[in-house]
Amino acid sequence: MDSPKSCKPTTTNTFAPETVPAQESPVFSYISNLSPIQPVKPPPVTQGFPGLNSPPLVFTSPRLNPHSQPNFHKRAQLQGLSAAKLSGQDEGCKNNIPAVNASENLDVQLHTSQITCNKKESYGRNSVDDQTESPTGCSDQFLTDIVDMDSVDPNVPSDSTVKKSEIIDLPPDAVTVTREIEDVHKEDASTEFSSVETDLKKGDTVSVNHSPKLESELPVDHALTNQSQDSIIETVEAEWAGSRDLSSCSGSTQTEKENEDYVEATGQLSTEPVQKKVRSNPEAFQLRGVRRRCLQFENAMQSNQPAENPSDSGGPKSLSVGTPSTPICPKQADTIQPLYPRNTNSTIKIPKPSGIGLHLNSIVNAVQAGSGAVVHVKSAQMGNFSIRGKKSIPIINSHLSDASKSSSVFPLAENVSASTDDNRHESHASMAVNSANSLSTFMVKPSNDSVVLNPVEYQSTPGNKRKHNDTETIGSSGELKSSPKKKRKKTSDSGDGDGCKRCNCKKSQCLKLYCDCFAAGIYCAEPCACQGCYNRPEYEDTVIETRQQIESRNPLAFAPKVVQNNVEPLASSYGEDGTHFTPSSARHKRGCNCKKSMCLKKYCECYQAKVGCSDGCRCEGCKNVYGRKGEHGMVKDVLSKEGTNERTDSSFIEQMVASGNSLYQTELCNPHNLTPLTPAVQFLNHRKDASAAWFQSGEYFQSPGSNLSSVAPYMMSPRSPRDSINNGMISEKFLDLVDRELCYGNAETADELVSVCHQPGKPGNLSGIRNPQEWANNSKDQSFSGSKQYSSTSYHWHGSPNTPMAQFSGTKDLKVVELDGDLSNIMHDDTPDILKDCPTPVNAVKVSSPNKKRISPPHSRHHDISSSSSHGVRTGRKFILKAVPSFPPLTPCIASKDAPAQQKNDPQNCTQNK
DNA sequence: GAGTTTGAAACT
DNA sequence: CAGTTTCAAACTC
Repeated sequence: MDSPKSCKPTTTNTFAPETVPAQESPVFSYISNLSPIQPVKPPPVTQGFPGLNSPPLVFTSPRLNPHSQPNFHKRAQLQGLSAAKLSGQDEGCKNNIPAVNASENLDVQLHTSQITCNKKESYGRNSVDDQTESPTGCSDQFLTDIVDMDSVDPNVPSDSTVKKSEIIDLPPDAVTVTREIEDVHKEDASTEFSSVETDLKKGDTVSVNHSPKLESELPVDHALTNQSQDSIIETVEAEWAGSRDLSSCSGSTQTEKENEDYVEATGQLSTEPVQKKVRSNPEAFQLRGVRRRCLQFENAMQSNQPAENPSDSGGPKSLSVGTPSTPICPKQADTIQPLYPRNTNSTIKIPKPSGIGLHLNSIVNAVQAGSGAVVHVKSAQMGNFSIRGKKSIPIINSHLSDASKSSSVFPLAENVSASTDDNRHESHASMAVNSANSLSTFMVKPSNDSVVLNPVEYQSTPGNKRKHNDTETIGSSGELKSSPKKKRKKTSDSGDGDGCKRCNCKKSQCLKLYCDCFAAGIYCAEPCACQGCYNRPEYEDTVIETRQQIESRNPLAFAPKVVQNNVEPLASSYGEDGTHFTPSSARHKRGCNCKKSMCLKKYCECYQAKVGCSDGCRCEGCKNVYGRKGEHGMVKDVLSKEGTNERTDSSFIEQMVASGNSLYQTELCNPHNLTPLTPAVQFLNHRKDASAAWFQSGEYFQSPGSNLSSVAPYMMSPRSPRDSINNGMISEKFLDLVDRELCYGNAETADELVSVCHQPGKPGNLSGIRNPQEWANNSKDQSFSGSKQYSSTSYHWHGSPNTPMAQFSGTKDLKVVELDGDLSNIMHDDTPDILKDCPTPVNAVKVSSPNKKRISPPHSRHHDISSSSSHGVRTGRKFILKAVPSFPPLTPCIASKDAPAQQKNDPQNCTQNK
């Protein structure tokens, strides 16, 4: 995949040393000279992974981008990954940015990367900080890249040339994006790693020291390029570690050891010392990620997952995935292992994308941005996976190998990345991701290659309990047995709060839905205290089989449990008002069956998911804070009546907020969330609240995940804001309006919003809508294809103002709202919908109750948008889907600089929320 | 940390 | 489809 790309000359090497800024000037000059030479390489696409039209960088988690850039300089391996990403970026950029196409030589890229680094430095808050940051920022980038590299490396020799070529792919534009991202990232990082930073400041030297070691360890190629990076990385790691002492490579050494061990265990890698070295580096990155986590969470220090390593061997496949995902969950990144589908190689530790949407289980963790980015790439490769729900499975099976590339899920990661700050954040993101991911996971494909140890007897899925303890040994054994108790640490939200899931399965072998990890579609990781766990990369096959079996029995088994129901069948009850469905609109698909908990404890899935109980629930004595069984409508009514403002259930909201649900946070990050589907407005008085409300609603949306839909949004999010020129503008304005609306409940505002959304002139999401064809295409592709188009499309798609519009419109346009609700319902409805989706949208529409009919007629606005976009198609679902996605720009987290406005809404959300 | 409670998942 | 069992999380002490 990667390798093919043309090679770029050693220039990188020359640059490699570049770490020193001083050199930059010459380099720049050189580059500047070169830059004009676009012809040097074909468009970025070539570079990237072939199949992938990788999504734009934007999508990729911000981190990735940044990482990638620096990496380019330093490491070829990373470059490969980055290149892919870049290519994606390019695509994404195409819309907005001109420069992209120039495949731009490595030089250019390097140049850019340097610039980014430099910028970072310049950005540095303090002189001291500058130093620290700059490195950190770079390091971060590296980390992400590294991960990628890991994946890449194994397969692909460290050929610098290849890497270079890949690097070339990176569009200069990406740089800008990355910068933004970095900025954001920095902010996050600053919060997260403030301690670390301080350390760094103190121990700049430390970083230096490390570099040499790394170099020694690394293969020559890498060494050259990597030195600076390594040093940086190590420094970062050290910092992360929080211990100044770490300075020297303790981390790296450990990682190497681990790698070696792992290799030995697996026997795969052992053969290649070089690879090991390479891995070590990547691992270092991983560690770094881990450290971060540790910093944040502290738990995870140890966790390096051997599994990943094996995956690494997978090399190429892993490219995208790579460890990056791991980082996703800062805390648990360790813990979190790649999705099942995980590329063999890719150690993807993607957050848990639970199978589909919000599995309660999925609540897990978020993927880090970086990982996310990588994933995107793959997904892009995938092109389209039209799959949803069940389909996805087959794909996995058949395609996994191929599919490995794609994992639509990742886009989500983006969001996550933004969230890095908070664990929750991530977790939430993960949630969303999960939903989306679920598909992705399948998509991803475990790859046969997967390094998997040998699952040997996967067949026996559950039954077989570890046949091979031996094999397990590496990863599993340790982890498996790892103290069983880790889990409980958190209790309450934690799961979410942590962001990462952990299980404590003893008998299910983590191959049943009992296992949260499994249910979420993620591999068990260190944090897990499970015993006899087969939910590990090593047993990928088993996992997949089991999963399939389960799905065969219940296609929706891995579907998100929580769906936004606006609709809710019940709607009849509500609805007429055109009431909005409050956030509460989200509902648990199956409903709960609580008898004693009164739906006031986490025993209740509805409660756990922070959604209200619905008629579908068979609970007794329901007192669900988020909404009782029959209350659904109530909220709606309130909203409708109150108009925007209010939100009746202050208590409700408060609770929600108080809960500090990860969901909210995640949602915040997620553009999806932004989608106002529900009337977040109701709840909101304050932006925060509002945000929260949104989030809730968002969650659902996401979760439903219908995978696709959800995914897309995520995809969007990464885009960060403004990168896409389009979105940015709108987003801000939109946000403002929304805020107003939320705060004041102005009908006018709502209108404005609508108008804004509709404004043809404006770029943004809406714009996408504007273009019917585009829309149609997008809808088709995106909805299912996922990665490919998501870059551009997603935006548009997401942008579809419909939903938001309706929501915002609030009381005024009740009808609209309803429509939205319906649509949203459809969208969210979950897997089933998903299943429905693929094929015919129309059906879906019909399916919906009468309300749905309204969709067509009512509000011109709404209509316009939808109509314009879908235009003829209107057919149900797709149409709906588009509506669902929220404005990408909203995602605060992602949006780095540009998004400030967005972030404003929830500044914390991204970083802090909990 | 151990034990109990709870309800979903799995099984029949 | 309903009832029962199994399971692991959530919760309590």
